[in-house]
Amino acid sequence: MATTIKDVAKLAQVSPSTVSRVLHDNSRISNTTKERVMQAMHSLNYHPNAIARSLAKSNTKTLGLILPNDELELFQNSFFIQAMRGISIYAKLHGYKLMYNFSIDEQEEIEYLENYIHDNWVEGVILFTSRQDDKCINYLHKRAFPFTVIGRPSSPETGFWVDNDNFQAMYSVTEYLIEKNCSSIAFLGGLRELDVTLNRLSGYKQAIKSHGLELQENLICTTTRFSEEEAYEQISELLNNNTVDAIAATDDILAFGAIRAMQDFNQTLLPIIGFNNTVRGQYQTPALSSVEINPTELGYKACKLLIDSLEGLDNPYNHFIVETKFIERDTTQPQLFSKRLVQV
Amino acid sequence: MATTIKDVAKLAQVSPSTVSRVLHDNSRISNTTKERVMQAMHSLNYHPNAIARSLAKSNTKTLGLILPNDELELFQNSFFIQAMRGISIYAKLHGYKLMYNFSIDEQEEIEYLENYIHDNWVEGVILFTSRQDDKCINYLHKRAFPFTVIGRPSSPETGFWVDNDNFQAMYSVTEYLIEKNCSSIAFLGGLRELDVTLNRLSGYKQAIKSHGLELQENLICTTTRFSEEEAYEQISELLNNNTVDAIAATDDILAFGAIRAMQDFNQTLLPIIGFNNTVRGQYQTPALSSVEINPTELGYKACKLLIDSLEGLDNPYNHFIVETKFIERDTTQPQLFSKRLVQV
DNA sequence: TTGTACGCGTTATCAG
DNA sequence: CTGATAACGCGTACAA
Repeated sequence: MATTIKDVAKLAQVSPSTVSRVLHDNSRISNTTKERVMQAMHSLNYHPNAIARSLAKSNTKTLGLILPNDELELFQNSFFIQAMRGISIYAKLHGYKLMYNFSIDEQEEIEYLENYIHDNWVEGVILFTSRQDDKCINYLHKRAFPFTVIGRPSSPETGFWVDNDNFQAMYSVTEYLIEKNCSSIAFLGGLRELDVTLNRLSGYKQAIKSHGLELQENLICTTTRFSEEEAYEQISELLNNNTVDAIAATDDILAFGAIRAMQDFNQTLLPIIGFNNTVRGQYQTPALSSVEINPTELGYKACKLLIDSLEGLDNPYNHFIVETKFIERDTTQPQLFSKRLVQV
Repeated sequence: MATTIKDVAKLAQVSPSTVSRVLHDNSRISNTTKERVMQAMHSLNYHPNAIARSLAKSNTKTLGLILPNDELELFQNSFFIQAMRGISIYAKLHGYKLMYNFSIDEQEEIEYLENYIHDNWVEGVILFTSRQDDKCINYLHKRAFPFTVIGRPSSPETGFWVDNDNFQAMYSVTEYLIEKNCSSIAFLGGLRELDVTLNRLSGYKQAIKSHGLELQENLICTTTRFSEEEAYEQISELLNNNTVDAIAATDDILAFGAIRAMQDFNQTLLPIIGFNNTVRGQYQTPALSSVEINPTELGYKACKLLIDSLEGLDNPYNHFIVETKFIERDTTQPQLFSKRLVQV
């Protein structure tokens, strides 16, 4: 067995409570005994047992993360591990531990949350995505359990969350294309039940309207899975039935599928922009213009909101908006803007 | 406060120990009281407090993972998150919880390990990489703390580990190139202090020798960082000073740099093979031939070794070898094999 | 079959 | 400034 507070107390010839005091050096203790206790701790290589401490203080200094299990999204995209790293940076700063789980669906996510809450093992939860009418968010709210969401939830005024300004980011990207004289811009989005998709779609629509263009519903497509293949199919069909002169995609992965569709359609590439600034997008040919969303920062800030709240250090807001940055590469080069794919 | 075992006991009119017994349903209890206690647990929505249980049983059912913090490697490569998922699958099967940390260097890794051990918060550790004379492995051995390594350690006979047969995988790949009549095959590896690099290098060397070719030390290059850029530089220099007719790389990322170097050298592409079967390699042009190493399976088996050991269910071996699979794509197509880059 | 009493290692309250 | 003592919630010998 490891050495306990009692062993130290015995060696230093004081009571366990005194040892506990030097451990927290809050109460005023005489320097001599403090010295003696420190000596004892050192010579016994004593380290407090975190479990026992947790039981006594009824706090675990542990946060739980719930990751989606969608292989396509998870493995093509360094978003999650980057966000996890951002979380870990702030957590370390405040001595918090991190646990993780992969969930296969919303049902299993709820189960994980129930366990998290009942076990008393974690003090707060970080969710990596936000859906329309999200069951996890609703559940956590109902249980009044501390949590943060990465992604703008449906009710942004309650609870903690971090996000990019997805509306603005997509607005800007769309505006950029419009200013290059594109007028039939297709929207290519991911799952429609995700808030991120809807927020970006809103930005797209607003940009179209603000610039006096006609909003063409048939140019809006979303996928049911997070899949390059489905993007390929959707864009192939779109190009066959519509006039299109640019594509705004909500994710690089989807953009990759769209690019292949354009190449297969008739060798002609239209301007296209993705999101997430993936490594693959940087290095493929043509290099993909994309919006960097700063996942590490998103994770960091999400963690900050949660921990600060648990520690009683409240932030002025219940959310953080993380900057995005449009990174221009080959797929928005000038020569592409003259082209236009028309129904034949 | 959450409901405790006492509340249940009171409601069911039994003693706390009886409640504890139905919780573990080991001791023989009368069905009537068992029923009554279950009713009480249900109506109070009772869930045992995991912290208290851990303290009493002095086990936490928690494992700690230590991830490297190298952005280049971490974010370009879904290896880590795939392995983490594999780990989580087995952990869930046995009710184990998982914690994670990102370390910036070997020193910080040791610190994390010390905390893990002293805190008594985790029962075992999973390391994601193995170095030559690995300080973490040595430390864990010295402390006799349970752990598994993903990667073949320097002393494979002691401790738990999982790995691909890196020697054999690289041997096969090299042999494949030799059989296509390549005789000046360059080896492009990552950090030389990593066991994975050395194991693959051994396979390369053995294949060269076994086929009666001359081992040219100057065709062996390794990078000091895990970086596409450095691979680009190394291969550029290599091509300038040597005759080369194929490249065997230990990682897709490095292969990407090498491909760019070849393209810049004089538009000529040599056959090249990478490892890890990255998504980018599948979709780039030319699509990269690569060795799939099954990271999810590696994580799963690593976790299995550790948990089985902790639970007293010993495996016949102290390690698992996970299958690899060579996946052939554009960069090993026949037409490439006639070419040869010669010093001018 | 069930209850009592104590321990797990720490913190917190209350005396002194 | 320091030391008993009682929690924290659960598991488990030992009794009954």
